[in-house]
Amino acid sequence: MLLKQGISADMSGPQTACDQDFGKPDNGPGPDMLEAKLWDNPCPFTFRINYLALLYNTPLYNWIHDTYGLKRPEYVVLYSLALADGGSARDISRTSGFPKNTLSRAIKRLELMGLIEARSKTPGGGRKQALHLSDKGRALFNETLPAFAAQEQRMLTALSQGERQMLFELMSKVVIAANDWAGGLPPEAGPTN
Amino acid sequence: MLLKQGISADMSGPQTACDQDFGKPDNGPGPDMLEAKLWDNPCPFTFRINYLALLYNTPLYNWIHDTYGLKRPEYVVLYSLALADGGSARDISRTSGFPKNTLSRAIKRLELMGLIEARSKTPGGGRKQALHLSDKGRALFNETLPAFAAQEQRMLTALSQGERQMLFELMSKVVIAANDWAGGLPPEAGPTN
DNA sequence: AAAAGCAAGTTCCAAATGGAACTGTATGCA
DNA sequence: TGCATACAGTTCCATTTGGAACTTGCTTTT
Repeated sequence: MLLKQGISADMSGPQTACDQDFGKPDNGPGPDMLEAKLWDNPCPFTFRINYLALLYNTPLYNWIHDTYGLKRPEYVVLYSLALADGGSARDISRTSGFPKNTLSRAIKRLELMGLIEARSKTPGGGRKQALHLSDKGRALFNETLPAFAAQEQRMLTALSQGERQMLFELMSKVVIAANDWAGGLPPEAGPTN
Repeated sequence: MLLKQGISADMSGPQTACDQDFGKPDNGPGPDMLEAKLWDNPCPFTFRINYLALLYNTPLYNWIHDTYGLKRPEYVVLYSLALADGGSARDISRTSGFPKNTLSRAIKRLELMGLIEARSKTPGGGRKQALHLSDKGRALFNETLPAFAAQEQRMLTALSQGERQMLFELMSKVVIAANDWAGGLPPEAGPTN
């Protein structure tokens, strides 16, 4: 996730924590494990990335679940189609990381709930099927998006406009170069001969 | 995850994708859903963060699982204790996002595998218990850490040293300010009166 | 110093997850 | 045109997950 440059990070938890209160209340004494993971971690970048993902996702998805009864994969499908209408389950899987069977179930349920257009029933699956949000689905998206956007804004309040711009560009660079670094593992893979 | 500043992102998948091949092979045509999530997303920062977490975590945890038979929560416990020896299950939960029952199981198994020191058996749980890696556990950590660190380095190859420094500082700022922005939801919470 | 409160850890069990096998469609090749 | 391959989507089922209730032990109150 990060780079090793003096600090360090542990990484990766579940991408949402359903337990946690995350009320900022005190957190006063105690978490000096957090200090260690922030400032004494061989993987400082990745820890930060995973930790930010956790802090951001958890309350939002809990809220979505409690308010709309949608599980994470379901909302992700909704969100994905809102941004890329006509996308397929495979596209969503590639860009979200959920396995295709999980998405198959999510799509089935969304269809049942009338949040996405009914597909011309293809029993066995067949070939790539373009998915579309229903009006109801789009309405739900429009209703919930502000919360996601607002939380992102709140997350960034510590940064100036210039800093946000910079952060955006740096993260973009890394993502764009993903073809060159992602998927190289297992580590033992050695040189590409 | 991000901020909204012109671009956008959908967010949050499972934090590792066990399916996915992620071989960078082609990905040539097709994923223009990825394009949409990157460049036309109301939450461009959070998408990038979640996507990077996905790309980074997936191959590493798959490798850990295949090579050492450790599941994600188990390895996270190991990693956490390596950085903060004597930490408790609660500390790990707070910093990783895994619920405490999942960690309880993970710890039990690690203990059984001899990777962490046996705790003076406290049936019901009792009060905070400090956990410690065994020599074997530390050896496993030392053996696996390089892969995590190396992958983080590979991830950052697109950035110059100065850019890495900048990225590090920006992410640190956001994390440090977490008390001010995290956990504010549900969104409806309104002003704090 | 008993009682109440609280927090860490464990157990239980219903639900969700995801690997593997399968179904069915499209595409490439002979 | 027929066959083989590739691949999107589905189904199956064993494993994992995580909310809720419970146990235990520290800490505060009176």
